[in-house]
Amino acid sequence: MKQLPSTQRSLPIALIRARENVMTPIRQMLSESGLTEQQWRVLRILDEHGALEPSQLAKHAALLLPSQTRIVQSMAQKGLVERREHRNDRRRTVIEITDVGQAIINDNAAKAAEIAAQIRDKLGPRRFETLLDILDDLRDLE
Amino acid sequence: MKQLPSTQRSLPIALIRARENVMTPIRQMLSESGLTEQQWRVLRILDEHGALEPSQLAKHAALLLPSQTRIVQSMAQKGLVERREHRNDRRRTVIEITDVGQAIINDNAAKAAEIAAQIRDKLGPRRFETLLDILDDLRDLE
DNA sequence: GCAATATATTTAACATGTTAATGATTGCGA
DNA sequence: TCGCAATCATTAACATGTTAAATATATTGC
Repeated sequence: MKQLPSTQRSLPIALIRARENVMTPIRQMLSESGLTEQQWRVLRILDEHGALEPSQLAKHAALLLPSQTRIVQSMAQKGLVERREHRNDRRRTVIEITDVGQAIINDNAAKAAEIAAQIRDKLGPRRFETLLDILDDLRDLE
Repeated sequence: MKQLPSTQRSLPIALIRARENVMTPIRQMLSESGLTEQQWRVLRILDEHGALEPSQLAKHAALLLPSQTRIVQSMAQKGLVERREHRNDRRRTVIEITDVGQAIINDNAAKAAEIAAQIRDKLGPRRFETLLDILDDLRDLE
């Protein structure tokens, strides 16, 4: 019978720790703008892809729809994003970034790029790419 | 000036997705016992290390103390863990697993080991170890 | 031995994660 | 065209994540 792996080498715990480590400097940056990491992700995705339907946004941002609904609502309140309805098909609401949201992206882009580069340098470009590739291979576990 | 990386190759998002993928089968297993993944982590750590002080438990389980306080309280209600106070130093409360908690570990150990093996096989042992090593290198970002 | 300090834990408050239930809208078939 | 199914989104309810404030206990300095 297979043995339970030691929690010291547990992949779930390692993934949690890694995320915590990676996000710490990003959170520090975002706290000055009063943004959460999830709100930042929404802005980044909308900046990159333009207006998106909720389900598409959720896929790109790795958010569950119920969470995203709340997040987008609060971001709309703050004027960071806007909802727009399709003329004929009312199901197809799209969410888009506002000028205010865009300004936040612009203000933080340099610092965010610096943090990303720092992580990449810490691992080395080769190991960094390897990491992304292996993480990607964890899709479709049965 | 450095460029923001595409969100498609963003490490934070990749880590979130990976965790989601890895936890899905584990959550399915735990739902039958009515446990959350965090409660399972607490049991696993206490099984492996014996009674621990809150801060030690939190480090091993990758939980923040405020979350852990609530989790342990609800687990104590259900009889899965117990708190015991140190004789002389009342700060040093320790948390330990109960027989009921131990039984849940035993009931799920085989299935959990199977899931872990499946993930390892999906990547291959070599890449699996590489993944853990690289994730570990993300400690101490500045 | 007492006040001040240091450390560890818990509470509080709000945001997000997660699953299940509800609601809204379109398209299809009788 | 009416109702029914399918799909997508939101709401609801509870658990956890996160930061800051409050609490508790022991230790230190005097």
